[in-house]
Amino acid sequence: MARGKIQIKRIENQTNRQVTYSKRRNGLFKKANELTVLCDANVSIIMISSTGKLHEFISPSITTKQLFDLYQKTVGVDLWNSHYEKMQEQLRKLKDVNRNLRREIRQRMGESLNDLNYEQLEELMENVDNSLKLIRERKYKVIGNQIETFKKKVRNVEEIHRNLLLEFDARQEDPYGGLVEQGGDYNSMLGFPNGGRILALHLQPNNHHHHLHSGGGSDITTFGLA
Amino acid sequence: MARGKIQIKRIENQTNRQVTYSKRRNGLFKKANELTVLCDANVSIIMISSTGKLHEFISPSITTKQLFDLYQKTVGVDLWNSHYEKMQEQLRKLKDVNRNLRREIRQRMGESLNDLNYEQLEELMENVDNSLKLIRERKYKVIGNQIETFKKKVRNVEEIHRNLLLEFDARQEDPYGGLVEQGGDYNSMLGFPNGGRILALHLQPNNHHHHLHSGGGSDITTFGLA
DNA sequence: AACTATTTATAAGA
DNA sequence: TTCTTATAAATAGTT
Repeated sequence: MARGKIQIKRIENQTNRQVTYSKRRNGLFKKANELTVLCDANVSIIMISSTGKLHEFISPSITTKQLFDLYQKTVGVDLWNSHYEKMQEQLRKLKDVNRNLRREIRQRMGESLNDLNYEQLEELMENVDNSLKLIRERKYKVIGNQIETFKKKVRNVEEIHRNLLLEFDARQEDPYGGLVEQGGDYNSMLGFPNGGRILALHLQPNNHHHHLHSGGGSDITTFGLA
Repeated sequence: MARGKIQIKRIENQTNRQVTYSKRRNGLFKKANELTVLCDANVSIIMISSTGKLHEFISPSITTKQLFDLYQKTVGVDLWNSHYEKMQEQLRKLKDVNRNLRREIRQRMGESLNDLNYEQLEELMENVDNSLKLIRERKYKVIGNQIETFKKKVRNVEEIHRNLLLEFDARQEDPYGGLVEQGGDYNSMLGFPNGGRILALHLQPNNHHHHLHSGGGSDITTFGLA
């Protein structure tokens, strides 16, 4: 439009293109502003340059959101609504699933049984009964494992004890050979959680006739091992 | 810009204003289009005139929604997002709750017990045991109710039977007095679902020594009542 | 970023 | 609305 007419087609020179973008953007925004004032209109311009930069013009008397809302209402169509409605549908479904899960749990807890007929009750009972067996099995397995671990630890502590005795014998000639630090706390060597209060165990491992009693009286099943 | 300079301020003459709006709108859109082509940019213009009419320009290579989405992403802020994000948050929470509910059910079914310690297993077991008792109780109550209902129906059918006999006696003189239609199907009078296959009941109600056997052999517990 | 020759937009009128 | 046209404004190419 000056110093020569140009063809309206993509400017290949990158620098040139950017300069023109900047100039014309200003021109456009200026025009938009004039239009806003002269004609009492609301205008929103959003531009994204080829380099991804975003520029915006919005008439001072309105916000972008307001204008977008108006746009939506006027054009009538979704835009985001499709997304939005999908989410709402998803939400509804999840709530439904949730409700059913809760009901299932309640029924498994023996509540809300009124709407179950005899067959359903029978099935539920069998199911819960089976579950109970599985849980009990698992419990026994866990306790078994704990006992195993415990036995190992006891064996370990015996080993340590034996070694200490041997070392003690070996150093009878040199009584101040740095043995004090080794006379530690057996409990911490055993690695008991809560200071050894897991279970009240009465153990008689191997044939050493050690008696180990755990601390504060546990209210949990007591096991005796021969 | 021609035939005299104008001040950039609201045009008071309504007609004039509309004309200018129309002219300048075209000018703006033309410029926007040129910018789109020359600079390989994306432009969206939305305008609402003082009379409420809406006009839109959008670069051909993009949709309004796409550009709005980009705008949102770039500007980063709310717009609709406040709503949108709340929903997303809600969705996330629901999914979480859901996952936990499923886990609870699985554990109540005796699965996924690996991450439970002994105390938790103990608690779960007691809980499931209690539930089992509740369900069993309910089952017995339901079966009791069914038996009660059944007894009542039997008494009812006896009553009907007695009445039929009485009526029969009363009409001995007139044997064709429309009695045929009444000699119906006892089962349907009893109102058995599935043709009387609820339960295999051996009833000896009162002292009439009737024997009622239900149809096709049920595979459910058999009750005998004295 | 500034300059300016030239093109383009457009105000006013028809 | 569209056309015309004198003139204001925008801007391409240059510095």
